[in-house]
Amino acid sequence: MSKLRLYLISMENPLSILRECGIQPTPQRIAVVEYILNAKAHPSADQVLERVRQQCPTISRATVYNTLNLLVEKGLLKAQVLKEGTVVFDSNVKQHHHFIDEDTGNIYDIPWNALKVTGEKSLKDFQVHEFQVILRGKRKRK
Amino acid sequence: MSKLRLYLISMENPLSILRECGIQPTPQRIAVVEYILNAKAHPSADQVLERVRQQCPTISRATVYNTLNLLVEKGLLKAQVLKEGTVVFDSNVKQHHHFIDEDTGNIYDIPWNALKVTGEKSLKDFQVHEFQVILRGKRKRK
DNA sequence: AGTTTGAGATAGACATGGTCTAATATTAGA
DNA sequence: TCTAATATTAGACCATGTCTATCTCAAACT
Repeated sequence: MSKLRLYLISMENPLSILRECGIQPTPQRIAVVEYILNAKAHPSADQVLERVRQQCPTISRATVYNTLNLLVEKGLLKAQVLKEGTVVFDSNVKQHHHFIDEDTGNIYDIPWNALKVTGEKSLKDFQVHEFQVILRGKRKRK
Repeated sequence: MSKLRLYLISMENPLSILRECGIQPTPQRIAVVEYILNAKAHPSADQVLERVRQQCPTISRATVYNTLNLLVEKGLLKAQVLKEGTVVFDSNVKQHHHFIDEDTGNIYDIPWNALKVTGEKSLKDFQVHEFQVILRGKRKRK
């Protein structure tokens, strides 16, 4: 009970999230966090701007970029280079892979355990810090 | 003997390569092919422009972009989304993986057989056409 | 040879993603 | 309340990449 309540307060509230990371919670930052942490897609900065402007019409490009980069620094988001021409932001910061639909450009998360990669430790010339598999193809209609 | 000679004529000569692909071999296109197929790095279009201009000073951006895209269409190059902000071109069109040095941004090819990936066939929602592993870390000094 | 034609090359306009800066607004704290 | 620090803003700026109108040139035709 009190555990659930603590969780709700400390984790799901954009305001609390910002405070826990030591970021001053301004209305603009709260709006960005609110949107990005619930986004199912992998939005670009300009897509975030567009959406957040619906609720916070005066927010500037610079603020959105600043906020997103701050969230990446603090580890709440991960910037991914998956699309031509733009970085996308991923609120899933656990290890996982990505599938890119060749037709739509949509990006889907693939759970870490769905694939197994071996051999990366035997790369003598390289010290690997992280890796992921990027898959491309078509999504089957369900 | 004659096999080697045939190879030299038909494969290594930029002029012959272009002809074999059905691309009109102009001096500009030859210069681009000459540079890109011997490049060890993974240059961006603008890096190609910069280098090719040393030999062919009047070549325009549009021509370089057109030529590179043409070579990708014909399968002589592969465009890779590995860096923020720009596509890079890879003259290695066989299957392989990539390692990205976090300090320098340099990209290194990892042979296909150095890593093994399993499980991609069991992704029920996705029809996988291709995949690769992207690794990041530091290159060990040799 | 002179002309036509069409592919290719060119410069520069345009669009977009992203950073930087200078001015303004807000906040926290004494 | 006053001040200093921090955040926001608009817009300048830069880079990557595409598009378009014009120009060049070589081959084909008379």
